[in-house]
Amino acid sequence: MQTEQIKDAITCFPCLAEITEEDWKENGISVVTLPANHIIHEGEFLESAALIMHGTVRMYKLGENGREVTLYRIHDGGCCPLMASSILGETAYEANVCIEKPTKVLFVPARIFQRWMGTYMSFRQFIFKSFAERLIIMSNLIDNMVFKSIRIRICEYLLERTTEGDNSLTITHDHLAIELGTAREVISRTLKAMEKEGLIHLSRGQITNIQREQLLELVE
Amino acid sequence: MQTEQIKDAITCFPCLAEITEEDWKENGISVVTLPANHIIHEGEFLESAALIMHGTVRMYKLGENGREVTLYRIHDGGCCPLMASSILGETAYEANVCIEKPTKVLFVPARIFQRWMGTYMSFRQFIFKSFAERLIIMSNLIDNMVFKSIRIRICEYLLERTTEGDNSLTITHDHLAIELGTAREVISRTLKAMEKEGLIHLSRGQITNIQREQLLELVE
DNA sequence: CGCTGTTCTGTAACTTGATCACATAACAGT
DNA sequence: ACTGTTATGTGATCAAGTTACAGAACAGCG
Repeated sequence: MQTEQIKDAITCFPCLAEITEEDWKENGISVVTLPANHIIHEGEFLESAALIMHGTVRMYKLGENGREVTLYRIHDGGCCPLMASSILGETAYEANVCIEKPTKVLFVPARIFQRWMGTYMSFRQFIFKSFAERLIIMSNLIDNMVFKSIRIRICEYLLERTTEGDNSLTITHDHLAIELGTAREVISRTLKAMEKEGLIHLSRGQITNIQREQLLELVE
Repeated sequence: MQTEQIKDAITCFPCLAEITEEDWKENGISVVTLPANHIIHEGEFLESAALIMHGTVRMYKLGENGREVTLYRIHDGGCCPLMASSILGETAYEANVCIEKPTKVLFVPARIFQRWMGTYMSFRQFIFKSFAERLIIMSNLIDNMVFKSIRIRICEYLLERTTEGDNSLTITHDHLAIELGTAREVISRTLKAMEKEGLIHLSRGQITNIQREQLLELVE
């Protein structure tokens, strides 16, 4: 690792600030930029922890019929607990990973990762918070899937991805279906119905004229 | 904490073996036996981590219509990551807890828990493994709920809870529905259909004569 | 420009799962 | 035996997932 890279890594992960020069010099630590659309399949083993410096990765599950559910995403400055757990628990991680944008990743070999966890309190706490955060995200996902109608879930998604100023969204029905873990046809039907009610306007690859206030009312 | 209790705790959690006498003497560490059917509601704060020495607790989510989903259970020698995360992340944990049997719990105040995590490697690794394990369990739960039919999920549940020697199970339809996060009526209907096909035999509060081999074939 | 292959959307028919509204049935305690 | 409670069965109806297409919009190219 070069001084330049180390600085860069610390900017992305303040919790790495206290790590000594010697520790950074260890073999196997590296910064790599992965190309977009690269996929890592369920069941592969990892020998390094991955800290996402910049970019987006998506964790998802695949059904045999080809349908998908997005479990969660990791953005700048995050780490992926399911991958880390693969290291700690010595088990294959049980999800697929898709690099959605070109993503700069800091790889830390399992052995070193373990040592840092013991040595550096702020690093340890950071990793813990990541785990905790994902557990909560996943339990809320289960909650949503079990108790809420897709209509409501679509509304929530639209609200999440738009603002007062920009009430339109570039997304295909297929993509939206994958996000919510349902089928494309279900999304098409529901969106169409919502369009008829004047809640949104549809065009190829885009949802525009999203009536955020009305959606907010539906969601409560 | 008395010497007796400490010994007991170490028997349940070998990873606590290296903890020093002084550390055990800290204020606030305690062993408590909680009565069965005690419930801790979503949103409450915890100031201690709970290590389950003996018994069973169930983590679950509640829908406004009264339906439930069981996220997972913690048994002897386990710790509950969602509760621990509440400590580490200083957030309310977002699930309900039900003590299913009288349960002996070792409570360790957040502050001490944090210190032990830093000091004791085997303790730290234990906690980490617990987190990793639950993440995998939850992601598999999502996978099952999204991609598998209830019939298959019922089969899997029955297989999990029975053996070659004991092919019967004491459980109500309502209970089974809660386990799988669906409605009681759905379970009743599906079980009835399975009974007609000779896969099981139903009586009040019991499923007997479970044809494990045939169920195994269905599940693959 | 028109042709062609690809991606995206719309829809009908059907199956499965969830919800609502009850009717029985089995048991527990007095 | 009577009563309240818990557990199960079932029909009707609605929401969601599946199957099976048709057609629209776009991208690239001769």
